[in-house]
Amino acid sequence: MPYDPSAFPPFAVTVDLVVLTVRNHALCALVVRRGEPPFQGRWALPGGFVRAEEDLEAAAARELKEETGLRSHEPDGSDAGAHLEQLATYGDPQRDPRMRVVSVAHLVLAPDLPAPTAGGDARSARWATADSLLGSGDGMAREGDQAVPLAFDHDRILLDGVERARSKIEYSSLATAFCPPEFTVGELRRVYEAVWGVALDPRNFHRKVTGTPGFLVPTGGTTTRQGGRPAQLFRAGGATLLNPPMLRPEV
Amino acid sequence: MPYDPSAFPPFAVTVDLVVLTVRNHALCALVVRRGEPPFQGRWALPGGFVRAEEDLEAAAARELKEETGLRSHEPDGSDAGAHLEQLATYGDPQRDPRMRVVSVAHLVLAPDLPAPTAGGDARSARWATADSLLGSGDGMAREGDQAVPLAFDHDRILLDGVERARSKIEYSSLATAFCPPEFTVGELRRVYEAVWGVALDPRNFHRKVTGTPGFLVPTGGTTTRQGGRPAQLFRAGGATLLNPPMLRPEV
DNA sequence: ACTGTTTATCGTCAGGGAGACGACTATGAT
DNA sequence: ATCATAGTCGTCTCCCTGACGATAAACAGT
Repeated sequence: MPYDPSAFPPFAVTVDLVVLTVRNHALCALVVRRGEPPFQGRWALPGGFVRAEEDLEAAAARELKEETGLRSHEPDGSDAGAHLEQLATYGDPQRDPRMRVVSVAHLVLAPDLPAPTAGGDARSARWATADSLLGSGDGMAREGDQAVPLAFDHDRILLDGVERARSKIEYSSLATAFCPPEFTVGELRRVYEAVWGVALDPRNFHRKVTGTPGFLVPTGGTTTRQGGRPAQLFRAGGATLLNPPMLRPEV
Repeated sequence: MPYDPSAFPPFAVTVDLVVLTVRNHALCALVVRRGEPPFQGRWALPGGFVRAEEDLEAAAARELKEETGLRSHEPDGSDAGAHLEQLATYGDPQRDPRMRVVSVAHLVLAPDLPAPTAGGDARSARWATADSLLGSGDGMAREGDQAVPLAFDHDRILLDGVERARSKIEYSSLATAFCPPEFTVGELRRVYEAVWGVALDPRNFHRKVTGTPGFLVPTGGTTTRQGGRPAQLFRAGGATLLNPPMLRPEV
């Protein structure tokens, strides 16, 4: 079946964003309220059409900036900005009732932001805990502030994004993407604890991260912003892969 | 930027397949020769348009069957058939000189096949070693039977697929997808050795795979098809994740 | 100033897994 | 019979991890 540019089914291509951060010791995702049908009034992942001459990653970065004001930092070394990577593509013929839409979902990991919707457009946007959006993962009905599923297949996309984040911080230094440019070992540990939903031993965690070459580089400064004894400040080192990986406690 | 079904850029959506197998102790990929421009006469990954009412995975499974006669086995438990999973999506505006094409690449892992093009259509198709297609990965010019890059951005797609396979057999039982339904520990070890391009200690490998619960289940039979002492035959167990993972030797 | 609380950081110890190899077994080929 | 080829079982050591004690340095309250 060779390419035939004169006869192909018409598709719309969009990008959807799973924007994750850690707030109040909980993994949170950015959701926006839909202003028009279908799914009017329901919460959904931010996203939009890919433009005619726009790369997929560029479209994701543009939507991210439009919705949150966040800059994504390309892997060219610039530090400020959020981590952005392609997640997966969703193309069920029925996923949008109006037309055939293929959505290339992207995953964004960002440090905690002061303003939930800084730089966003007119639509209401907010952070919601992943647990509340995903119904706590135990099949129970959702509780609290979020009672209904997300629009379209965004529940599935969010779940895939959360799973990707949970597994990827095991073997990469990606957890630092949730931290400010300078952070303490304890702050990094709280990121792991929030994303995995478990408690980690502070002493073993400290040994592990400071003993992995290239993971953390000390900046020389200290901080007491978490209370207690002053803690050393670190920046993310050059290493992207963690070998051996950080082990996620079972059950 | 809410959905606007009345005004969206027109896209074509295709699926491309990275079909990998292990032949002669080497990782091989399926390539087909293009019969028409652009890139006429060049080798490319198999693939084609997604139909108007067709799911992405269904399109990948259909193309796979058209090109190789292989059935992909859905995760519904049926055993025969190749493993199929979504790989990534490629949408550079310039990746196809004729029009805007977004391609959802899929990764297929198959046991060694008797006929390279069984069930394929009229186009010529063949297996080529990943090394020859990717230029040995050391920046050297390609040698042997394959001297030119693949069409479009298929070099990049193939590289991503090979990387996915190499990393995924570390922490999953996916290497069994390269094996026939019944296989020996030594055959499984040769899969790892071919995919990773390293030599593994037979004794430690044997201890590792037979000691991981749920990875292998003995069928009771034995075989001498590899020569030497008869080896126990196994089937893939129910476990999909390997914990702890199989460690890839460094360097 | 003293005490309790909180967080950070260093140390110790036991158990498990992996790498390095030795040894033995069971086939087919010469 | 002998050799070559694979497969399988053991052993030993090292390193990493989990469990957990102990110390250090800040702040809050009295």
